[in-house]
Amino acid sequence: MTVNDRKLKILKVIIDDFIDTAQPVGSRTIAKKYPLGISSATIRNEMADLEELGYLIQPHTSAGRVPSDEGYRLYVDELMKQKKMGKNDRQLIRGLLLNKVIEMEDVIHKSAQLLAQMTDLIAFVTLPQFNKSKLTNMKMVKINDSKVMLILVADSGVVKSLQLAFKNATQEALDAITDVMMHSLLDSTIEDITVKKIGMIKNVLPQYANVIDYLVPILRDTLNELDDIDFYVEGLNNAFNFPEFQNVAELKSFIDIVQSKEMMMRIMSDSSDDGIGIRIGKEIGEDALTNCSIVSVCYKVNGKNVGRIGLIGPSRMDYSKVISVVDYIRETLSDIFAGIYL
Amino acid sequence: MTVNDRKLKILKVIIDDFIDTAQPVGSRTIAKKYPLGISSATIRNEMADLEELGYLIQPHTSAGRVPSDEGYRLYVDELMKQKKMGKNDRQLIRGLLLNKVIEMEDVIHKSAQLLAQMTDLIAFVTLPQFNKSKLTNMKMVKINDSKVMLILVADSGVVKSLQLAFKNATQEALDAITDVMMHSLLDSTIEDITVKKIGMIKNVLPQYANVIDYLVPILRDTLNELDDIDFYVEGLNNAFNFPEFQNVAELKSFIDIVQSKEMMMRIMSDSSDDGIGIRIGKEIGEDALTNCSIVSVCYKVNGKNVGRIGLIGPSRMDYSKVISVVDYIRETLSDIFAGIYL
DNA sequence: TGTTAGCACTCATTTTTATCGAGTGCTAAT
DNA sequence: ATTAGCACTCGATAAAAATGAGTGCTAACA
Repeated sequence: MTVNDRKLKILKVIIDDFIDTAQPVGSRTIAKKYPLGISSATIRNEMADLEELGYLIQPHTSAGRVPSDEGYRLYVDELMKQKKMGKNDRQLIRGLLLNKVIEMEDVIHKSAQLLAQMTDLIAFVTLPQFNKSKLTNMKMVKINDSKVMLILVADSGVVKSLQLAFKNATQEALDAITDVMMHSLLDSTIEDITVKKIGMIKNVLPQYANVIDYLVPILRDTLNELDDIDFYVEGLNNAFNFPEFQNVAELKSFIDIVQSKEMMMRIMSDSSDDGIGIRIGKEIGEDALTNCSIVSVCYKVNGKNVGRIGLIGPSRMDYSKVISVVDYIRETLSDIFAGIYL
Repeated sequence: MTVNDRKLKILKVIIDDFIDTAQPVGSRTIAKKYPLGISSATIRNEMADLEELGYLIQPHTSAGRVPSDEGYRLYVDELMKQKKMGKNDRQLIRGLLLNKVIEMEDVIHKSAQLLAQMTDLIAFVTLPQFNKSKLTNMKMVKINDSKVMLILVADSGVVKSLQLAFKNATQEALDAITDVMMHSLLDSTIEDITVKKIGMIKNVLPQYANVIDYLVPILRDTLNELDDIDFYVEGLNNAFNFPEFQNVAELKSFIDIVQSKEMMMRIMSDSSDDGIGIRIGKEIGEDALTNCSIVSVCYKVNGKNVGRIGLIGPSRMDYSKVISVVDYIRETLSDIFAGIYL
């Protein structure tokens, strides 16, 4: 059997309708609702074929049809109309993302919020791994008798400020130490800042040996805590409105998974870094998410892929819209992080 | 009719059992499960009386009884056994809260997490309103060509670090400006830092007039953003396990309310500042929360009440445990913020 | 006079049965 | 090849029946 043009037309219409209504689509519905110029009986025959070909599924004998993962895949790859975002929406996004925002984390956070809000799905982001980026600047500022603030600037543009419990420091000592550290650490990645390297400073600044000895373990612990990948989820509340989650238990298990950094990292680990990645149902490779799809994309800072931003929701999502929004966000982030605005 | 001792004993047992099982309690259950030395028939008579007195409610004729808000109130005020926290739990809390944590926000955040985790309820906190506290220190640090980090230290112990988009600044200019600002602003609250006051600095440092002109609007906008009360919710996922939320719609409306800062502020606005505040059902004064209770407490920094931390969940909560945990957290926070550890 | 065994009664919940209707597959006519 | 027509399927909804936990009341008892 062959997938002729008419079959594809029918498949497209079925998926469009199912995305819209969340109800299995029957032959009569199609015949009435869409002017294909063929009768329900003909459509029925074609539908039977489409099912045999694996693109449709019948939940039970007397129900309409529902797209299979393969059906969605064909739809996404070949059938759907590529929407372009409206000018209004584009301006809205740019406006919000460029508005007085100067911290990279904020931009990314806000992007995820926008994604979630515009698609009614759940958005997630990973921030650039601070650890792997190079140190471009560093400051230590005494803020009171017992606290010092450590400021680290990465070449990715991320700035971290951390409080250290550090008594009896003078600003002069901190400045001197920072100065030497910067010289010896510049251009090394943050994870490469070892106790040994910090210890070396003592040779250059013997007069501050005791301060340095005190500082080293504090610094080590603080830097170790940066080890992790930052991962955020936005729009979790949208899950309450998915008709696919009828009862609290299903909802809970979905939300648990989406919130689990480990799980999401594992799922994302084999995503390609280029272009938009779309995973449909089984393709995700996670039993608990067989009815979900993920649309995600890498964003670049200084031309390097450093993080991922995307959406997760029921397989029955408006791919066309979702893809256009995700793509526009990616584009906007690239522009922002290319240094034009930030 | 009078509430004699036996009635109270029975009421206590009923509430204990209901808190435990979440099922209406019948006379036979009590007679079998608790050795009160009276028959189910007698208990039945007493239960009818307790209902007439308003302490119990019968969901329907052929069901057991459930405590009313008044029943819970009596239970909390008079009947329940005041639990003391186990030594293990106490050590766990202290350990976690004192472990290398030096930022006040972190301590409070972690406290809320602990509350949620130990009670399986939902915890909320408000942070000290930064705005209303006095400025004790201030720094501006140039971190690259286009960014300056502003560090503000409040007398509450809270430290805020904010990035400003600020080109062409020299560290010398920043230091000079900060120095003058500190002298003129010290001991005023942060909300009192007006454009006018900052503008005055130009008189003292005419050589930096242009830098100051550039800084003023940026600083104003940044400080305006601090206007809000910080409000956090922890343990939202626990709501999925409350048997009182059978369907997704109920769950959603509860979670929406709990997440709404405005709503929670309104609810908390008339809470007394001293001791543990317990609001049961209708006492909350919010229709959507008639089946919930709130246990909350103010915590002090430097002897002043600056924020609130508490729990919200179904009225059917283990008040004894909840109260002991909340109280111990309050005590621990007081100790920490009294400056002993921080 | 307070307590309790006994029993009829109530009513939410569960189980069973009946009805409905959307949608299908097949056949025969066009 | 297309389509009208029709018997059939089966989930969903509704109605009916069975179940059982729990009550209130009465009468006997200590």
